Amino acid sequence: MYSFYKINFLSRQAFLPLMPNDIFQKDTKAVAKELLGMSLVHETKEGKTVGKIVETEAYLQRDPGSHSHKGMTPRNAQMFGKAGTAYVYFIYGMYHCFNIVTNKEGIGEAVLIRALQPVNGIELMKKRRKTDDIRNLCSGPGKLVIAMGITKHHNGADLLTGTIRLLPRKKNKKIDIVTCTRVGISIGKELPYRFYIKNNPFISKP
DNA sequence: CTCTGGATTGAC
DNA sequence: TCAATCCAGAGG
Repeated sequence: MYSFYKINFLSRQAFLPLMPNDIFQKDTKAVAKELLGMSLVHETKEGKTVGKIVETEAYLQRDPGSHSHKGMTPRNAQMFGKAGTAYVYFIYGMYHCFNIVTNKEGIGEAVLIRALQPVNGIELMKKRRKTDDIRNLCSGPGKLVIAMGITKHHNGADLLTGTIRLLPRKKNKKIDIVTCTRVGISIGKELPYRFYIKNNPFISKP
């Protein structure tokens, strides 16, 4: 009886309206911090995977490190789209990165999701990632995209209505946030736009 | 058309 | 430290 209730509650949770749909239409650095502790959910034919967001980076307008910095191009167009949609791009010839578009339409800002703490569907994540090391499943932007079954076809997907969703974190639970510089970029690397949950062992690098 | 380098990862 | 692997974007 208890387990039925629990399963029912968890499955219902994924379909609840998560938050007002203007939650992402504001200061991107603030959104990057608010996303920490929220869960990313993806339902596929293979099964459902859930991970808690533990590391993010903000990419802003007039930010030399951002794809959108020099204006709209075919590749970065989604960054200028509706807040709360996915911006997925291909990088280094073999990986994809998953971002959440933020701020008002036409601005060109987004939050890169850099690491998740695996919560549900861990066996499926292991299968997709071809490793059994739980700390290695989602500890990097390219890794979590594979573990969650995200592809380039999710570029533009609406996270409030699609198969990829977000769950709010427990409101009363306080999170210790570390702010530092971004990873893997050469221009704009001095800007403190990377955020992660302090002491969390699932981030991409300390 | 050619050339360059990247919001990465994993092997050496 | 470096190769894998490919395409967007810039320049001719």
